[in-house]
Amino acid sequence: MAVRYRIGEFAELSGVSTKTLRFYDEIGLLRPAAVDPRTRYRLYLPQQLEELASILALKDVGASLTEVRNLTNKAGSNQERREILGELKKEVEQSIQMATQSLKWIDATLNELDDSERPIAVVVKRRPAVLVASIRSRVQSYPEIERFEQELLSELPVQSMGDLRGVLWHSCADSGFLEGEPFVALKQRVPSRSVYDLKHLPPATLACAYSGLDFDSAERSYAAIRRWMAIRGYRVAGPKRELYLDGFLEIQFPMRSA
Amino acid sequence: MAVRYRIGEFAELSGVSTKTLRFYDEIGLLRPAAVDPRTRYRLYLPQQLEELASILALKDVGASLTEVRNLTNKAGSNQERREILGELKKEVEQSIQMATQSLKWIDATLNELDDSERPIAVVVKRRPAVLVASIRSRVQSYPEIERFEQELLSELPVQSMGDLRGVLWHSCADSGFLEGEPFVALKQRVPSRSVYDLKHLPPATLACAYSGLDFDSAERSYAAIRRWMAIRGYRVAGPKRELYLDGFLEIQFPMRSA
DNA sequence: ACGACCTTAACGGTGCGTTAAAGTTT
DNA sequence: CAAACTTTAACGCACCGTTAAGGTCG
Repeated sequence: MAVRYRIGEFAELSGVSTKTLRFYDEIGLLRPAAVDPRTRYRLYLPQQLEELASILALKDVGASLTEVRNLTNKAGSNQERREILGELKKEVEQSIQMATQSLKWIDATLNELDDSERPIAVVVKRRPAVLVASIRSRVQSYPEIERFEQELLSELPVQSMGDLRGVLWHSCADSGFLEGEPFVALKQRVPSRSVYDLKHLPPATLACAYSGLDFDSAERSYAAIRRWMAIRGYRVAGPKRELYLDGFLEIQFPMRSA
Repeated sequence: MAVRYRIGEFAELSGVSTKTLRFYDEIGLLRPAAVDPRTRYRLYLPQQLEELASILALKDVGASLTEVRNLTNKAGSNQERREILGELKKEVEQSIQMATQSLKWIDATLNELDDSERPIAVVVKRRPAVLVASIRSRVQSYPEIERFEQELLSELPVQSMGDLRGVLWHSCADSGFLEGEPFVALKQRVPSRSVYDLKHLPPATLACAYSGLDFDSAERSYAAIRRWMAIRGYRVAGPKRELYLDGFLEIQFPMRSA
């Protein structure tokens, strides 16, 4: 008579719980070799220990149960298996990359905590193209750009202006001169005038952080974004954006992977 | 009048879905600044964009929402934050380690697939101590151990023997000589006799694989376990165990981290 | 009045752990 | 007969996505 294990013994021999075995039965991943028709007890064969071991080994390397099913599927060819394992490999490589970056971020944040500065959060956002009116101009100092903002706002009909306002910085003090471009999003078509330009902010992926209106606060956020991008290996791709919110700024760096 | 966003606008500005915002409200992670008592519309303040950014940044580095709540908890001290981040760091480091090992395993398995050998699964099991009767003996060749198995089985009362049978290998051919120890688990106390020893298999963590009864098959499984342990940085800790199953073997290497 | 917004409620997915109530084996 | 097994059913966790059915805003 063939050896058969009931679920409890099979569970002990294999090292998984009975609940897991019932679950694997339910989802068709590991069906018991037989079921007693009267008691409905599940009966497993010794050979199924090996089958289960294959499943567990795959699960341990990060495969989902669905992937495991496809990999242990007897009908599958080795070619298919190679493809699935290739996918899995990519996933695992990605997760290592992301975890490595997380580690760097955590270490950096721990350092910031030691300095008793509150850490500055950086998040990624995607933004679609936006129609704006703007005035581009070279200035000597940051506050000086305000004059052009006033000019822009006064030239535009109030009801056509959207909520989105800010400044594009094409270059900063580091590069020897300062070039800013105040802009306002438009809800409606407006007459073209020589005093302002009509253009689209291009769609972009942005690294964003918030700051107060003062120079020091903004500088800290700029630095935080730069560090964040350096850790991830991103590079700046276009003019930085400063959005006016209610008493503070959202600073956005357009970026692409280096 | 203060600026307030309804959930949709706040969602767009922050880059998360309205559903996520409702969920964060529900679990108390990010409560809207106000709720219109008549319409029950949620109303957010611009400053909450920064709060949400802090949450997202933590989530991105792998923190659970519960951890995020503890970290962004205003009452929390920096000391507490350091501790939580420290925990998180450990988790991330661990996940990198495991993922790195998974990668090696996947690469190795891809190679085995190329050789058109079916890969051998290795799984980890914990085993408690087991009372056994055994006969230890030096032999010239593997099949020779069978004689001692027969002797052991014939000396023991049938009803006291458990299902667990096998051989402990204290050394293998590589080391110049071969020393095996057939054993049988005991369900009941048995008389002590000079022909066999009574002892406990010690509790152990085991790296396990299955093989056929033939020498070649067993060798391949031995090799697979050794490779598996080498990748993970484990070392053999005690005699290897071969368990007799129904027409095949479960090979077990006691192990400890190196 | 129409569409685009908002609300709550409820189910889905992953991989099981954890009772609970009831039948089976030793 | 009691202890130790088995069965199905159903809820719980984490983190939302996805309808569905119905009020609200411009």
